[in-house]
Amino acid sequence: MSLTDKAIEQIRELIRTGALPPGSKLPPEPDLAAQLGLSRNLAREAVKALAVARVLEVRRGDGTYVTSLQPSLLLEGLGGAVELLQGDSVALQDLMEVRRLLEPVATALAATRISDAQLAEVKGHLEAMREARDDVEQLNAHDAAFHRAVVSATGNESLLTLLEGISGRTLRARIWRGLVDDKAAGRTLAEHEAIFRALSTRDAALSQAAALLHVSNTEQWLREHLRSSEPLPVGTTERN
Amino acid sequence: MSLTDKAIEQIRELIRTGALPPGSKLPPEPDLAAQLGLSRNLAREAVKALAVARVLEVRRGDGTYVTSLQPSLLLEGLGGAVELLQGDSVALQDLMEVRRLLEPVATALAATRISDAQLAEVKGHLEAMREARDDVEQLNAHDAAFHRAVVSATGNESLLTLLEGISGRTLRARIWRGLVDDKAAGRTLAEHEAIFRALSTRDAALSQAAALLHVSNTEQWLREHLRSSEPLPVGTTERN
DNA sequence: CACTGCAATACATGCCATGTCTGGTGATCG
DNA sequence: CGATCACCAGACATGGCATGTATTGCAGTG
Repeated sequence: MSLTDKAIEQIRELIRTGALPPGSKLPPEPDLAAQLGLSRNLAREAVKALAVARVLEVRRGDGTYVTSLQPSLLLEGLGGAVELLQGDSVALQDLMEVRRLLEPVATALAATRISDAQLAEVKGHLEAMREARDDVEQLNAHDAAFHRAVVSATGNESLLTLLEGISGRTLRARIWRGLVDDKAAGRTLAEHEAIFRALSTRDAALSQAAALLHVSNTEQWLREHLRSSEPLPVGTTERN
Repeated sequence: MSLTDKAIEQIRELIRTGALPPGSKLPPEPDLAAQLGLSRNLAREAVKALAVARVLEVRRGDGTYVTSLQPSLLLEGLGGAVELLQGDSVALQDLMEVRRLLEPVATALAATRISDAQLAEVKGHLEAMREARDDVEQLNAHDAAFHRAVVSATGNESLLTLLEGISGRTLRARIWRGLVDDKAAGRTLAEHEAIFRALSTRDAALSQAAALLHVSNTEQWLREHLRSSEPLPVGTTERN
């Protein structure tokens, strides 16, 4: 185990035990290095690794601080991880299966908690999708926002971040492109409407069923296109 | 955005686009630094950050390689993230809620796929728990193995890693200590037996119900003890 | 002659020390 | 009250030495 790894462990321990509470400031690099018993260089490596993991935040010219350690921050890196395992069809289908398991129950929970304002937001994205018929970019954006709004209504930040992470921006974009090409956008839109109607009546079971139908159809579509079409187009989507 | 961050992005892009497939070797540090247009120090920081995220693997004296990029590897860091947000009771309850949503459906799925051999393994851990009545350490270990075996029967690696991650080793240990103190170990054991019996008959609905009951009871226990007892004992559990 | 064992070597990362540069903050002065 | 400047933080570069690993080549042996 390298000294850098030990340093990372030490800092993590300090945070875990509460010696470094969220928002607190770390010593300057030279002092930190001295405390950890290593050179500035390795201290920087450790800090950088934890900063990438959203555990620390370095403000240039000011200092290094512990982040808020909110679940939404810590679990955020999950999305980045998902982006890397594209191309492995097995892994993609596994993730879709997780989404098929989790999103319906999350939607059911949302049905029991959603407020009128949140319902209105969901409706807004639904209508935006309806109007953006052939604009893949817009469709994708409002689709993502639709699901985000639904899951967000559970009030569970961790749940939201997890689901957002496993959904995967790039994957979703690819699916929508394919759906439009297949003229299947209409059916997908209808599925969203079903989810919204179920949420409107606060019917948990119905919401769950509608969500399952939707995710399941998407999963089915993905499975077929992973089998038949080209191995996998990668890097053809630009970032936001 | 710092040069190190750019370097991390560049390497990630190379991996994402397939220019650096899993298992491939990166150039030596000096060459890599030259290619990225920065000093060896910053190249090391970038590599270290990606190594911590299990995207790269550095073998001293040999070279730096891209890992297998298996979901189980990439999502592994999630467990480490969860350990850090202890003490924030809201975040803990949110995570328990996710587990309450996900584990029952995962168990139901497992019921439809579990093999006789896997069933035997589950049974083994159940009996081990029964015999280890008052040994918190043993109870905890076999409890974790029990759930791991169940979810593992789904054949979905990503699902397994996610659930293991959000369960949290340290949290589970704390709960078991409390359960034994409350003389509630017997009831918890009975819940595990119910899950096993349901799995034995390959009854998905029953398995789901049994798992929900179990996780829900655990969640309830945690909620009460987060409210009443001391703020939170931290750092009182040794690592494995 | 082919093969095995080992030692020397080349090359990889690990780690350190020290320097300059640049941005941010806060005090100071008009 | 606002502009300015000094200081302190991290950002980045360079060069060197330490140490671990894989490979190469040679010796000895079947």
